[in-house]
Amino acid sequence: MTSRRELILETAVRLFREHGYHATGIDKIIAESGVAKMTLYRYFKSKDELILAALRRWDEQSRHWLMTEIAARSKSVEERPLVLFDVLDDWFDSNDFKGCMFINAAAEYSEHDDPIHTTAAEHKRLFRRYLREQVVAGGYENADELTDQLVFLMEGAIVTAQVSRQRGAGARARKAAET
Amino acid sequence: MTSRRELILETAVRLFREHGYHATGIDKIIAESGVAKMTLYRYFKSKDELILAALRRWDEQSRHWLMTEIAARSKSVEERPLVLFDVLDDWFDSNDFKGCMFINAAAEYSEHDDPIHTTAAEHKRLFRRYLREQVVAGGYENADELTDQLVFLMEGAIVTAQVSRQRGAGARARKAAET
DNA sequence: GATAGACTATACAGATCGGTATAGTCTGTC
DNA sequence: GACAGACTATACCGATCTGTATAGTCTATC
Repeated sequence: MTSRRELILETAVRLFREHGYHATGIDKIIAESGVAKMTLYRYFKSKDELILAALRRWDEQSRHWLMTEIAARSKSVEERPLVLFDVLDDWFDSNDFKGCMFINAAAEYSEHDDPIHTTAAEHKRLFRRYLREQVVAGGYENADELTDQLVFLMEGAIVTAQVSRQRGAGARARKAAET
Repeated sequence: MTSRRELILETAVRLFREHGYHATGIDKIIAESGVAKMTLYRYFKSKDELILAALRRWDEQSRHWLMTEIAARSKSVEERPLVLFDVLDDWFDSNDFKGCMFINAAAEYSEHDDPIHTTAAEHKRLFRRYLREQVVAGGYENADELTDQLVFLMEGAIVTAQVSRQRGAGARARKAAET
């Protein structure tokens, strides 16, 4: 049994990820989730609130997925920062890959004090913190600097895979990360 | 004397860069360029055509600006790939920095065969070609691999500066590029 | 000074947007 | 079986969207 709220939220995440925010209308969300419009507005008081809820939901799900995948595929703690890029490649190869939901949100809502923009930035902050912990746990020196570099390579690989539809962007970024 | 067409195109570039594509309406473009609506539709037969023209215009202007800045600031050919990141930082520090127009276009028009998406990808292809030439001219080995890494770092720095509003993203990416 | 074409201003079409109002149905609880 | 509240269906609001139609103005050229 999934609640109406859950149904709406999952549909919103999927559509926002697939088509973006301005391009996804309320009518499409209720049509695909099979729910009345008034029900949507009972749980979310505006489209912006729904976007925020979708971002927070996907923040949790995506970071959880990334963290468990990395942990599962790494034989040692040292290789975790590198395994990240293997996981990324699997993500890029999925059929519905349309870039990073948070980067896209920051692009469509470009004002830096817009709640949607700051929520996207918050996701990046949380992921960076996790990645830095892995760097420290791996025993690497200059954790901040190395984390910076890994983040740059990751974001670069994401954007390149999104825009230029290149295979193996993650693998090539991993090669860079090895140095 | 600037023609009406030029007036419209420059305004469109500015507004699309500042607020995105769906969020920028035809009415706002004609209001800010001080031109009648019929005049706009005389030169551009649809909004999508105007977006494409704006992308092509900014492709030329931005690559030209980057290339001349890099050439002007480099004392030797070898340091050109690194000077790129200094130029990026100046771009990030400009008040109206709202990320890369082409990344944002690919995000809002996510279908890979959409002309807007492919035009954005074309810009990235052309810039990569230029960057690779600088790598080769600098006498570096493994040009393809190194160019990949520089591109990743550059895109990563752009996205990080856009989403997380961090100062000195270019400088930190340069540090990574030095290795 | 007449003619042509670029340009303006305004009104409007048709669709879609986010959001609300309302009346009715369905379901679980006392 | 009455009642409450979640949910649906539909109609609607005002605003905004892209794009068009039309009538009139302005300017350069012959």
